[in-house]
Amino acid sequence: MSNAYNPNTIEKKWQKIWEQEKAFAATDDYSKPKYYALVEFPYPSGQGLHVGHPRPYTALDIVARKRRMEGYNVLFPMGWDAFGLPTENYAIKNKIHPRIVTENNVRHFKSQLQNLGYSFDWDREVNTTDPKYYHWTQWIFLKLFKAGLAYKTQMPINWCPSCKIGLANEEVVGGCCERCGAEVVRRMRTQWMLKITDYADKLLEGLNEVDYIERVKTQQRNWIGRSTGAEVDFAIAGTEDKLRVYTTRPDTLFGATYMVVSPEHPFIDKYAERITNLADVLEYRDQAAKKSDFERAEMAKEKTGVELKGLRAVNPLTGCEIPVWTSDYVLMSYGTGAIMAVPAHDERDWEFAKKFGLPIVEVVAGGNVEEAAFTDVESGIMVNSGFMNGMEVAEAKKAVTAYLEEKGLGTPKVNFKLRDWVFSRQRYWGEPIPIVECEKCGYVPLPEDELPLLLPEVESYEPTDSGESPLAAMTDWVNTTCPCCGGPAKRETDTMPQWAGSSWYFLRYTDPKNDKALASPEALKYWLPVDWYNGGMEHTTLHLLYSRFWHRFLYDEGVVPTKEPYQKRTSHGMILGENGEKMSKSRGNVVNPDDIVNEFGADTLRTYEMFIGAFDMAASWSTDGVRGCRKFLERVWKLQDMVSEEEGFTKALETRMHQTIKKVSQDYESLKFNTAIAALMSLLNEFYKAGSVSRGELKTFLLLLNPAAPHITEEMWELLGFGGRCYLQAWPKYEEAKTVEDTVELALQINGRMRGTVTVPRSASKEEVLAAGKAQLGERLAGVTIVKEIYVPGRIVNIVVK
RNA sequence: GCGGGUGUGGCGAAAUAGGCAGACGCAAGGGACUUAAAAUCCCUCGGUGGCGACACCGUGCCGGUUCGAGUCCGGCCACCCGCACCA
Repeated sequence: MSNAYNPNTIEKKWQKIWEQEKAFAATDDYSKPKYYALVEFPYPSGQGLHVGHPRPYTALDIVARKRRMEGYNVLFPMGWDAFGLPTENYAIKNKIHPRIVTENNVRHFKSQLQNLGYSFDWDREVNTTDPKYYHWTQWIFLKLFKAGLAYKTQMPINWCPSCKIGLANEEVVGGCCERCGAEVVRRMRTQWMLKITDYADKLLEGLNEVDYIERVKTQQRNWIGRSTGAEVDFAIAGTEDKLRVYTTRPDTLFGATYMVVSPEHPFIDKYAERITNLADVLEYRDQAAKKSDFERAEMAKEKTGVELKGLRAVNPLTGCEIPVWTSDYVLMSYGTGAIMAVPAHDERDWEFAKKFGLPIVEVVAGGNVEEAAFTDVESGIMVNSGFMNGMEVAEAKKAVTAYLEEKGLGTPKVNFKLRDWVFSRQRYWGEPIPIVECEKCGYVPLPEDELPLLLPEVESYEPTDSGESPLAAMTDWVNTTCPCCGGPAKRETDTMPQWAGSSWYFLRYTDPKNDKALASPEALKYWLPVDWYNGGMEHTTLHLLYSRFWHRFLYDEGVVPTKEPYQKRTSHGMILGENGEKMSKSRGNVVNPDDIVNEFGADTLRTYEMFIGAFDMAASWSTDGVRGCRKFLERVWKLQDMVSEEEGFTKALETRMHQTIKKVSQDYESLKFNTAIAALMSLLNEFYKAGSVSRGELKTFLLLLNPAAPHITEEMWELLGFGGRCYLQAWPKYEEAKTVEDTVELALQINGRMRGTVTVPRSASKEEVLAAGKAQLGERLAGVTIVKEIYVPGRIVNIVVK
């Protein structure tokens, strides 16, 4: 009899052996076929690992382990995205240096991950807060700056008056500060920006070359928000000046009955003297400026606005004078900050026109524009539109665009929803921005040989009243000389956002200790692109987009060999609490993975998280479910006592073995880990039914289970004397011909209703099958007329009768 | 409002390409073993009716296509996740 299954002992044993054997180190032998599997590196928070972490980690660990068994040189690395606010806040509260906090958290995280037996190559560990790492983050920033893609500008930021701190958009929840709950206000500040908008088209096109799950592609496309239309100039009556608008519906130009400029539009100041109700207009502008973005969105329901009296525009096609209004539903940050309003065919314009009694002129027939705006572009026919009358919308669009261009009234134009990336944080715990400001030379980049620009030691990390970074108080550090003219200059005191370090970390893994470059060209050429990258859906329009941008930029600079960083991107679902709600301390439904490992073992936790449900969907935790997986592994363990002498597969299970190899192999590749485990459970039940298992069957079973439950399988491999290491064996192969049974059981139907089954040889002809089927149905067919006989090989026989 | 997703037993979920709905697991019930319990093993397990072989109903709702629909088409409903006045 075997000993009792004791996961705690055997898991520790094998984790140690793997470490000593450097079992999972990627080699620099570039002649072998490579596979780069990547999971998002965690932010090492004080709470430690969450049961959500192991879900994606186990999934790609399975892929990585399977690839090694298939003969690939596998890179499966791990590291730490360690700059960030929670660490800084903890440091402030407990008066410990954030570096120390980070070190402690990393140590804790690492030991937790090691307890789960992941096959990470720990020799390649990276940490974004390591100066040897952020050296290259800063280097990339300098490249961006030199390419004109980093610039400083005045921007409104989210300001928490209670915490006295500038917040990132992600830290604003429902218009309030994430931590203290105070209402966030807008405050102007100069900020570093990255011109991601220059890459909008490249980022869009790149999506056609990669194998991302569809919802990720869709979300990125929507976020980039490409739209095509035209810019059109409207003359300002009584001047030589023109007001330029952007529209996606130039075809409706005859229906433009008024114009609207954003409250921040320069025309208001420019024509201040002509505007007869200037006081009202300025009052409106002030009101709009005070509103936070959140308030502006909240008030979206009710349109507001003021007419710019004394200012009239001219519709370039009708020649009619039309009024000009200002309203905060027009945004300065999109298009030209001004629109032509076509109330008959735009819902917002319609609402606005109804409220202020402006004329509504129908130019596309098909709806009732007195009732609602008619926005359909598929079915409408142009009316009241001069030369476009009778055309369909698409045709009219082309015609009017050509006409406008010919007459010099407008040009085709593409716009994007994507905005430039706000790249400054007024915080201490981030990468210093390697720029100095010189009175004479302006913003001057640090010479590359002065990198890394180290984060200085400060007395206090507390943010200041002025909204400046704590670094601003470090006058010794701030005051420096200009690298350009040698005159007095000041260092930039804002730091980079957390998204900086994570935008290129996958490059560093390929050559993590290089001090001459972010990685050697050889290493990059061999390892890139990442073959499979899994990460959270919440990063789709943040980290994933940012890192694609940086990568594409580095490609354009000749630093990296591929246009796209990640060949394949998948996303896992969240693990919810036992009650189906998101796990959180306040809900009291948090499960600590350490407790699960201690009570049930790492293999059980891994197996359970794979079995819990479809990988890409949210799943609720169930401790009973964990127990079920432990029971499964106990039953696997006991196979030791059931092994027969037979080396190969037994006749009885041969087909089943080949089927299972096929099923598990495919499921591990296609995110169907739950059904892969189910297939193994099912096969195990067969072994129990048979009362014994051959050595060949058990070997195969252990190999198939090994990527999911590496410790128990390795231990059994050794105990049974199968030779060598389980993880070093070749992945099992199946023969397609042997996955099919000699006989098939067919469903028998009469008029599509189940009436039994019939078993026939696979080779039986249609006639033989139908004869056997009808014989089986016997009396049920007595006294009826057969209208039709349907036979789908391997599936069903359906007799249609009257 | 727009975009994406989901809806199947008491529960978590399966179901190539339209072909035996509920694999696998949990919970539950029954049995074996045990002085007893736990553990383990075996059996049952969508609903209704029937002693019964069996019949009828059943994949959010309504309709359609088909010999046959969880799957395809049309029209709804509910929930979840993004984005949100983007002209």
